[in-house]
Amino acid sequence: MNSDAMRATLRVTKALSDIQRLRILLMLRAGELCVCRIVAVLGLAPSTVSKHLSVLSAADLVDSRKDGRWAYYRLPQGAALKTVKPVLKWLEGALAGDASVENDARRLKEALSCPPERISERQRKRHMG
Amino acid sequence: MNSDAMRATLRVTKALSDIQRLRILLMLRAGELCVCRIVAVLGLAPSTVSKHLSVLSAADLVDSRKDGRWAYYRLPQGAALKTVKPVLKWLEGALAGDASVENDARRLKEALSCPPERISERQRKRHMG
DNA sequence: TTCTCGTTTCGTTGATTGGCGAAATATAGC
DNA sequence: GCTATATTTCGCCAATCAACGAAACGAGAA
Repeated sequence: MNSDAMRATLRVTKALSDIQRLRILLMLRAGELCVCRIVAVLGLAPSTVSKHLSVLSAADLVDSRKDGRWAYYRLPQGAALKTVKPVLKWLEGALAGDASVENDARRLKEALSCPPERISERQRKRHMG
Repeated sequence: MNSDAMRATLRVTKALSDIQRLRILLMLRAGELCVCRIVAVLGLAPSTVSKHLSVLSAADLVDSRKDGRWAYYRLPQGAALKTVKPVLKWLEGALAGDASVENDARRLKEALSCPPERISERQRKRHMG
């Protein structure tokens, strides 16, 4: 009872049951992103975003790699892609034209226009007002 | 922000993020079921099962109808089917061969072998020991 | 009506979860 | 070594949620 398949499935559905994690998944359609960019778009504390990414990672909904000080996350490319792809297709369909998703895409585009070294710098300034 | 599409999507993913509700959805593949049969298989309090069914219903993952004292639930047939079908397909694939799901199917078959009037009767007796 | 019974609603309780800030970790640059 | 910075881990708090039992509801049976 409560087999591995069920546990794995619930890890996925629980990972999908939070608005911030859905926003992250849809943002990652734009390609690999470092944590600081996701933080910039979501407007949450870095520790919060990091936790969300670990939940997505445990559900095999994202891949991650480290490069220097930065951690990069992206949609899975390997074996996990087979289970993730239909999920993403469904999400895209369900959220097509959603205002908050489109807003995220716009802000992500703006965040991508400057190099990662300056993202956090900007946020610190904004925080001081 | 937090548009209707996002709210509807989250209602679905939150509804799917609980093991009992997944068990219910997969049981409903066998066809329309009254609440007492679902209670018999899940082994939860009727009030708990009723709440789970209302969550699934609010997410448009099940249809319901009343007939006399009994309430029947089934997988949606109408417009909602279009969004539900890929979800169920994915669930079936992810949980193929899952022990708890197969166990539920077996117990459901047994529960279906006697008419609904006797299901609750049996449970009362079992509860007294 | 009155009783019974399937289902739902309500209120409570214990467990889980999302959020933050502080502290720890790790890496680049001096 | 030391400092600065990106990320993660940890501890805490408020909010959410699954579970139950009691009570309310609704429809057939007596």
